[in-house]
Amino acid sequence: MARPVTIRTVATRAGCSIATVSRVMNGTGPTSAEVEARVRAAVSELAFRPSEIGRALKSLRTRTLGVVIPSLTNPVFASSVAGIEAQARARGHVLLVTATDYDPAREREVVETLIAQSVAGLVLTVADPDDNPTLDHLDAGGIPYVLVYNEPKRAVRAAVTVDNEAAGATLTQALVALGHTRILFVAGRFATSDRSRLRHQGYRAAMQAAGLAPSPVLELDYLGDADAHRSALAGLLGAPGRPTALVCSNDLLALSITAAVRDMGLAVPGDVSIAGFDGISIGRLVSPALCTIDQPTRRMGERAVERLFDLMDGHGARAVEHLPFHLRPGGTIAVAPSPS
Amino acid sequence: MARPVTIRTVATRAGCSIATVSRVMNGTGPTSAEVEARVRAAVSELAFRPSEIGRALKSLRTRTLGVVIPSLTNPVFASSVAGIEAQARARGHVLLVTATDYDPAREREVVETLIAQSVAGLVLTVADPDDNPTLDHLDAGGIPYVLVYNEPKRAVRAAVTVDNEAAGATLTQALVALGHTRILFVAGRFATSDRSRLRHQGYRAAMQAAGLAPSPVLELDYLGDADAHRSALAGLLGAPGRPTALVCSNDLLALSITAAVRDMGLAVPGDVSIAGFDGISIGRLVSPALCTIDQPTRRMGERAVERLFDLMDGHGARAVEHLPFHLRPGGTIAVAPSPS
DNA sequence: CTGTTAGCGCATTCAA
DNA sequence: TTGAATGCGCTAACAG
Repeated sequence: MARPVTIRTVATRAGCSIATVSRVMNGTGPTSAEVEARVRAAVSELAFRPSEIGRALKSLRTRTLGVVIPSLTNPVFASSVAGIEAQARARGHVLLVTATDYDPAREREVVETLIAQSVAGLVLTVADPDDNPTLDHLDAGGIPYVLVYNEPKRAVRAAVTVDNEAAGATLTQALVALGHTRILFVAGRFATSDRSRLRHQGYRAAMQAAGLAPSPVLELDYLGDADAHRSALAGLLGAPGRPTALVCSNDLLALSITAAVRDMGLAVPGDVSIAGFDGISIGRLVSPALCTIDQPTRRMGERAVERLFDLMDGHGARAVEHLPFHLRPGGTIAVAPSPS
Repeated sequence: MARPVTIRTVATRAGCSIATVSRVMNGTGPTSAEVEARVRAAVSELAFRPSEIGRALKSLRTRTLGVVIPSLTNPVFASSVAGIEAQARARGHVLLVTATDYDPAREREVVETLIAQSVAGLVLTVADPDDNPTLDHLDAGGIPYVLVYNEPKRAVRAAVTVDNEAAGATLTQALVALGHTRILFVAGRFATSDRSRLRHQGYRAAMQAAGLAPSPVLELDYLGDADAHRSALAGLLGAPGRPTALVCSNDLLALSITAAVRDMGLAVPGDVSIAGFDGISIGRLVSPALCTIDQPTRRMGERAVERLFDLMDGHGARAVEHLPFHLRPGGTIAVAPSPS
């Protein structure tokens, strides 16, 4: 009932063999104009679309790309998927999208699932791009893939990202330039994000370069509710000599922290400056606008697909590609309050 | 190279026929404990996962669901997809995700693509669920599908949504209760959103019930930049007798409008109250929190998949299912300013 | 309990 | 230029 019209239906209708229909559809091999016209007419009348399954079984290769991301509800990933989708569609491919919920164990699970679907290639964002059995598995199987947002340091892997360490330094320097000396780095779980780790390294480097002491990092579940964030911050921001600036390892966290800080009765940026990472578009709409590191999220997804096709065609490089980032100024940071 | 290990490889290794391997894998038919053990050992050693393609070709039915949404970067859709994905995975299915960019013409295109992939069913959000040739096409082909966010009024179609008209009325009544009389409805393009249309109807009904005159709707591209929104609002909010409250047909629009209104030098909610629709989580984090209609976006996606499986199993109802919504209070609305 | 085989939709080789 | 035949990986009907 669903798709009863196959290549055989068309062949019968056009009065030719299925081989001829196939040739016309794919433009392979010679066909007479007359037969071709009959086939096209039949295809049109029957609204025939060749089954991708039959085609795939033959070639053992689908026109499908697998996408693995931590979460769809984080705009930064949704944005890259939007770019991936657009670019894949432009190349006649569709997307199998899976989410890991930041669980490394699930990475393996979904990748197995996608391999069973015979995807032509994968675009993924993983927790750890260096020490990662799932990626080793892909390497061993010769399955092409490109990482997005991940920045492998030791392993030789194709990736599209920004220089997160430099970005962390840039943001920290901006706060130092405003006179802040007690700057706290608030991070999502390091275990699930190499971005978070690298941005923190940049923060540390910039602090040291400025002759300042990096604070111990405040690592928390950035998906936690506001209550959790408030209690985590209470001790740190209630004490004397409290930080005057918070660098958050991603924008969602920064927005949540901003709300928590305000709930504690502190002003942003009057009492505390807050900056984020990622450049999600919502950050422009809030008031004051979120100061953050802008990265070309959509473009990163597009670029990953471009490189994935290169790999699939056998002429791609397995290297880390850095796209430019820039500091997006915003009202959530200000000159450090004078010591009281 | 990619997946050279087939059911035949396993059969050879286990010293049995491919039928036996299939039986063990699927638990169909009887097998002796001894042979089953050998097969399982071979499967494990070879890391065999049956190709979904072969399976699909046989049954003409994949374990794949097609998803069609206007955009991935709107959190309200991303959230429903997250629910769809979780529920689909729980049932051993994967998701082919496509975006239409709010272009009705593209609906047809992507649905054709998904049909060619032999999806088992579809979950979609379309521009117009009543007058829609693409959905007619699915009906004609007997392909099961469930709509999300759409609320078909005339056509008999399975859908999971909230009562958008009632929600529009609820929100409007809340503003009326605060003393507002000049309430403007700001809408995304009606042509691409029946939600927008229905919410507007609810607004009109509530205004009339309160003895107030509905203003002409301000319809604009909600993806437009802040400049576009600012100029669209300039005339309306600059004039005397200007609206004291804006009801925006979705949350992203509400956030953008809030920014635009502030840029014009007006205070929110001091001069102008603003409310949105959808209940995206970011709305809780901004300050003041966005007043909106909260709907169970993720749950709607999950529920759609549950109902889709019912349809696929032949015992589902093609009816509109309303999930509960509620008014989420927020600091963006306040008592109407006294007439100046 | 197990093996053989047909056939799903298509691309492709080999004949004609 | 076209058609017949094969086989991709798998499930299911049938034989044994």
